[in-house]
Amino acid sequence: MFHVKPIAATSSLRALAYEALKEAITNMNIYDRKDEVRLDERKLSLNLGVSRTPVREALTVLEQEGFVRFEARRGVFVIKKTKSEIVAMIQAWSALESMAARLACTRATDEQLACLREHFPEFYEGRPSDHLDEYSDANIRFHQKIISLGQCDVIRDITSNLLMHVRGIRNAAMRQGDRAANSIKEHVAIIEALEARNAELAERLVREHGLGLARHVEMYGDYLD
Amino acid sequence: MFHVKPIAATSSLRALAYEALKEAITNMNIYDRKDEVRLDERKLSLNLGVSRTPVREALTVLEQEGFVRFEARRGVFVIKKTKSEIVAMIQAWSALESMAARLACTRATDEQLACLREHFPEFYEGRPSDHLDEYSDANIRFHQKIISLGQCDVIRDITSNLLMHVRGIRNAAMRQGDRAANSIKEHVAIIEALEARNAELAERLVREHGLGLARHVEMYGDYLD
DNA sequence: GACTGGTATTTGGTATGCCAACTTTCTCGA
DNA sequence: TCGAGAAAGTTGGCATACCAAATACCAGTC
Repeated sequence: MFHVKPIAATSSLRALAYEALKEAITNMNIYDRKDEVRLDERKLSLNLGVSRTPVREALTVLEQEGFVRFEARRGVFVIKKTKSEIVAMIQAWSALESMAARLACTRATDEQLACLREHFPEFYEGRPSDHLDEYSDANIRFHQKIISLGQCDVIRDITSNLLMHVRGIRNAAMRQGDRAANSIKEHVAIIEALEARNAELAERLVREHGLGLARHVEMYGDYLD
Repeated sequence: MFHVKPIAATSSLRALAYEALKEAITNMNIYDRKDEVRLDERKLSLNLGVSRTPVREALTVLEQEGFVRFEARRGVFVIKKTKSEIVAMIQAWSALESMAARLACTRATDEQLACLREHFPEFYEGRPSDHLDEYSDANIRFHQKIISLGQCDVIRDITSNLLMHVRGIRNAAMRQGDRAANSIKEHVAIIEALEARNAELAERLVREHGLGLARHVEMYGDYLD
């Protein structure tokens, strides 16, 4: 037996349209512009080279995920989350990630936990303010790694969607008030709690780390709205 | 100036189809039957009296919510969750509800917290095993009440979807091994923690209550799969 | 010039038709 | 009798056409 094409299974046009639109929306940085962005179904179909049907079905999914809003005979608008909505998403995220940390303490293997320390050398080399961009990426990856160690698909899927909405905010908040140094200390503490398989502590540290971000956005996130 | 009608705002056919399909799916108790249930787009359109387009868009939403699965040129199937998927949903639920309890301790008014004790007299009258049906309803309402007291829309929306999937399981688990009596004790403890505005305790009690259900389904939920 | 009323255009919502792929059924020969 | 293969029927995916509502535009009046 030899390996055939790994994929074949040419995705549906709907899936392709979904990916294209999601990428476009998440990359446009809606919070920079003042006016609302309207999407024209017909122009999108034309640009994507498909008919309106798969575009509409893709937009339906994006509406369900909270990215766009349909207004009958008015248009499809890209949703700008308010500050309180962002805070609410971070709180939900904290709840789920802390549960993932708890689950990881009993489910993850020693090797998987060791990966944490190895994969994030940034946390152990001082002066994070020098490489904020790389650190922001590592930050996101770190939290995703904890969630994957929890091995709970439902938590993974829900947080994956939440992350889409708050990714930009996370990075912006990092740059305010020199939060990076403190953030790294908390990350190290979380890793140590996981390695000690102290579920209660890991859960609490992750939750407080997340809620700290929520409070920070609550206080200083006025550039939203 | 005189008052005109507030508004007609007749929902879209898509929304109507969505409601009808969701109701049909949640009421059919998929776990009783052995074979998978297939939905025929054309028959559904015929029965609902609309064309296939709004039905397909409604099905797209239901797919996103995890109720159905599209298979190209094969059909649309109602998804039967496996035991481990149900357990994962209960774990995610526990995480979110415990965060809601934490938030409720600082956000809810005294009046709102007092409502808890008043609205659930079942918890204070002995012998719950005599009225399991009413108690099951009160059980669901109680947990939804806690979530609403948390005043976090994101948590409310996500758990609302999760509840759709686990509603049947919750009631079934209640009847196994005389869990009702113990469940009530835990509910009372949760109410007292909330009234004392003890965020740490309320959060922990809610989490352990939920994770207890998860463990129970894990052990005795073999009728799933 | 500002406002009113009507008309043309735009836009999302819906219905319908076609197509390729998959199933089922039928056919026919060994 | 049985099974391989062809033909017919289904089914979801997509494209297209049409509709009603909302908007934009424009002439006409004061």
